[in-house]
Amino acid sequence: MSGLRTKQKAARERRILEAAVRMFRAEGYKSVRIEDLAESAEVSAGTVYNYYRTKGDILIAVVAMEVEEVLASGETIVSNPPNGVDAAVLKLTFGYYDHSLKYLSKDMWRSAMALSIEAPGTPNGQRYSDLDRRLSDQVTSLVATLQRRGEVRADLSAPALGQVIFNTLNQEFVDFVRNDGMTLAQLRDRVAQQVAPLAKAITAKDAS
Amino acid sequence: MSGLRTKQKAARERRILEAAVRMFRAEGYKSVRIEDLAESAEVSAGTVYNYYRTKGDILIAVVAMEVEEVLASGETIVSNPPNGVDAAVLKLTFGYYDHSLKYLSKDMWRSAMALSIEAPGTPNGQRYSDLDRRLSDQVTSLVATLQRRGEVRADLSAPALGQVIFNTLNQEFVDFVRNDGMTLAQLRDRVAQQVAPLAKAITAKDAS
DNA sequence: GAAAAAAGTTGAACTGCTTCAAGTTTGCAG
DNA sequence: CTGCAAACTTGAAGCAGTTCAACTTTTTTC
Repeated sequence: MSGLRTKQKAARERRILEAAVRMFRAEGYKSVRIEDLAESAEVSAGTVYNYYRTKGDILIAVVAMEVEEVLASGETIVSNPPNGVDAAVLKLTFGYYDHSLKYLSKDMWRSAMALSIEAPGTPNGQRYSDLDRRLSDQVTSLVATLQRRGEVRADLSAPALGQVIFNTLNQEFVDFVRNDGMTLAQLRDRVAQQVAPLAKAITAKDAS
Repeated sequence: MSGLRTKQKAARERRILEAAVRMFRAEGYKSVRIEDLAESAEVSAGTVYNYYRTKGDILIAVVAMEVEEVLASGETIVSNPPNGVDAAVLKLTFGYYDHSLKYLSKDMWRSAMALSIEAPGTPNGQRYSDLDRRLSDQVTSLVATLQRRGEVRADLSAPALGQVIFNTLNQEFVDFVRNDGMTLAQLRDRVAQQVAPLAKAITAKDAS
């Protein structure tokens, strides 16, 4: 079986991805030319396309890294949420938000989102949508847990509520990355304001 | 003052926009090359750029046409909404949805949305965002009206609820245009399912 | 260890959006 | 009606993502 070849391949892929994260963050996704990226990773432009189908693929690979980590840390919250609908939802949400800029800049998020909307059928777009759906499922899972605990009214559909809450978190995150001047603190505030009435309205009366 | 020149200018602009709507719908936004568009409008490629700053500009012009009409017809609903939170919200929402494919195809919506996310600072992106905000304000306005009527709980913030509801409508519309197989009827069903628990939760107890 | 096969790399060529210097048409003054 | 100025049109050139036929490197075979 192969030795040198496999090692070189892995090294090249790593160098390309590392160069991408560094350059995308520093100069913006759009501004980085494949040729610059290739030069920085010490390969040729053509070689980049042997590892990633398109420029967008490289970006989506970074997004996937980010979201996988977010999902993992969210799992610990869902499995043991704090008391109170409002507190539980916000803990999960703020966990998402605080992690969201670890690898990606707002600019990179914008490009990734645009990509996923523009071409939903491509592997790129689909991969992004899958991550989105898993986040949505996690929120729904939290609502279901709270409902089982008796904190959320039993006469309301948990999947529907989960979807509504996720839509709000997601839409506000989109607004956040769309607006370069907006801080994480402002995002948290806005979402807290929107979640408050929602939590109040869906909390079971007799939550002792 | 000018006569021939002004007339020719107007005629060219109209021809370009008409060709754009026709070709974008028929062949997809991405597939239409500026040169094809120009040929169809009987001008040169360069001339197109004298009337629209970018290819995206042409698309946003069509979106604006669509949304302006939607807003106008929404106004009549907000000024005199039917009884019941659920019914009122759905009437406004379905009005939006049913109109949404008059000039634009799903493909065109996708490209327009991608544009507005990718470059929020450009005139294009900003124009789209403004239309979005006006739609959101209209929903909020509806909630406020229902609250004044005593149909929505007085202890909940109308702007926050309006925003939450709009986020849901909007997000579901994004999913709709992302998925070529999804019908308007399915979109309506999904939204109805999500609005139902929300409406139930925020409806005032003593709505007689 | 040499030669053939397999795998991977390369950069030049292609595409489509956009810009711009040169050319053309229209409006207007005398 | 002639000539000048302003406005507009044009298509060729520039740019960046992507493809591909020719070349190089690694692995396998004998």
